[in-house]
This record gives sequence, structure tokens and C-alpha cells, in this order.
Amino acid sequence: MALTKRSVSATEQILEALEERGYRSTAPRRVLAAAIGGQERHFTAEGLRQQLPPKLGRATVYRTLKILVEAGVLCRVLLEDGDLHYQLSHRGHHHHLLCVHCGASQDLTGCDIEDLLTSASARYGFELTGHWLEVYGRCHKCIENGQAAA
Amino acid sequence: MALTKRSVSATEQILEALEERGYRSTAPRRVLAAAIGGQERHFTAEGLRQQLPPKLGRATVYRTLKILVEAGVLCRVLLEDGDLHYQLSHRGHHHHLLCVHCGASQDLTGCDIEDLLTSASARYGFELTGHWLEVYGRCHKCIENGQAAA
DNA sequence: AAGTGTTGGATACTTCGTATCAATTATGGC
DNA sequence: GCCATAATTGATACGAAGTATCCAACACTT
Repeated sequence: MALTKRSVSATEQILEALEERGYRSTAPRRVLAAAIGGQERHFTAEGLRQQLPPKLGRATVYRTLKILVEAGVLCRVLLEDGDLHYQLSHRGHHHHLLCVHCGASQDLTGCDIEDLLTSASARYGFELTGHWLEVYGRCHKCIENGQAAA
Repeated sequence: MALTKRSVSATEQILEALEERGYRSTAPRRVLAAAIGGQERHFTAEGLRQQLPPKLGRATVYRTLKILVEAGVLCRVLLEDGDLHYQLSHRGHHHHLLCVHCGASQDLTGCDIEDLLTSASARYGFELTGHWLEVYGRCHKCIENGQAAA
């Protein structure tokens, strides 16, 4: 099934990214890569850890997540309640549409936020270097299921 | 000087907001309101606490900050390094231009992000309910002082 | 002034993440 | 294949940030 294929390739993708950056291929990292590849949604560090053998140290999990974010394999997702989650990053700069009801996450690409921000900032004499945007709402499934807006 | 005037009115503004919401006027809250009114920049809970009499309990500081955010008097500011700060909120929805060099913060208003996001989200079947945006860059002062882009 | 419900502060606790460090393991050279 | 070496691991401790608890102190009504 599609899921299996996706998982495998995500796992491989993670391991390759580590290799490319000169990190060694170790058993804990392979376990972690597989676990991350198997996530269907954004996840927390602690949530991930609970799906791993208890032997795998906390520090290792956090260290590896940090490395993977730096490598661009994972990206951080800030939930509306302030919780920090992670998810596989589809390369390049993008934002997330997060469904506040079911937790689904969809990448928001090809929108002109960058340009808009640049020109808006310029009005204040600001030179843009970066930004952080998360968008919260309801996905079409939840709308259909009658999860009306509050 | 202008600062004094601003501080006083901010302090009053905070106390009024508490009163309006049915909170009692107590000595600790007056001290806190004055301290917050005296902040020139966004500040952290702990940073604020260090400027207060040690007698004032940690819980009180956090409790009051939470109340003030809910009341719309303060807003949270997420720094690029993930630090959570607070600052006086100029009522209504707005975003922050944060200078990564000097820490200055400027409100970004009157930009069409809302509309842009709404239409972009609609393409994915999303119904927008909210968003979180922080913009990082260099303010015009720091640009003039030769803090060239990295 | 007394009664009552709110508030405050001390304390302990939780959560998330990081520093330390000895023991282990991967990898390149022989 | 084995060794040296440097990276990596995991246990532990630590730290920051925020929350829960709980009794005393307080503000406000009457």
C-alpha cells in the first residue's frame, strides 16, 4: 500500500540526509529514522520517544531531531496552543495549514506572502531576513463533517 | 519626557483592564502593572520578575501575565530563537517586525495578509480561523549603522 | 467590624530541553 | 581483519519555564 512505500522512502531520505552531512550510520539513528518515517502526522519529541525502545536515550532523540531540522529533513510546527511539533519537511520554504479539529497539516506553497511582507516591511524601513507563519483553520473534511466555525 | 507619560498611561491601562474584567486591585498587581508599563521592549516573564521585589512570587507573575494576555493588554512575541516574550498590545490583530540585531519591535498593520491567506487557504479547501506570524529582519537604524545582511 | 470569596506567596512538581561524561561503536588506515 | 581514533550513545544531572496546591492574608460587601 502507498503508506508503506512512503514510509520506506522517508526513512531512507532521513538516513541519506545524515550521511550527506557526514554523520555516522548508527543503530539508534536507523531506529529513529524508521520511527519518524512511520509518523502520519506532526509529532512531538516526547510522543516519538514513547514509540521507541526505552533504551534509546532522551538526549539521543532530541539531538537527532535537532540535526534533522538543521538538515532540512524535518521542520518545526507550532500548534495554536504553543506545542512544538515536528514533521517531514517538503524541501524549501513553506508554511502549514493546520486543521485545529483533526490536526491535519497541509503545506501552503505558491503564495505571495514573501513579496507582500517585503514591501510591507519596507514601508517601515525594515529589511526582511525571515519570518515564521502558521495558519490555523478547518480542513475541508472537517467542514464537510459539520464542524461548523465557532 | 515622553517616556514617563507613556509609562503612566500604560500602567493605568493595565489596571483598568483588570478592573473591567472583575479582578481586584491589589498591591502586587499595582506593582506588576507599573513594572510592565515601564518596559521599553518586549520582555520575558523571568526578566520582568528580576525587576520586581523578590517578595512577589513567581506564580503571581505568571498568573498576572496570563490574565493580561487574555485581556488583550499584552501580546506574546515569539523571538527567532524560540524565546517567548511579552509586550504591550496595541489592540486589534497585528504582527511584529522584530529587529534581530537590536531587538526593536514594530507593529505591522494595514497589510493584506489576512486576505491573501484566506484566498490561498481556500484553494486547499481550508477555512481560516487564525494565524500566527512573526517577521524578522533589521530595522532602519541597524541598517544605517552598517549591520549588513549576513 | 465581621464574613466571605478572591488573591498571594511558598513550595513542590511537571515538562521540555541541554550539559556532562564515561562507555561504546563506527570508520579509516594498516 | 584488527587497531586507533574520533564520533556517538545513554545515564544522570541540571536548568529554564510554567503550573498545581494550599494556607494565610487580603479586598470588598454588608
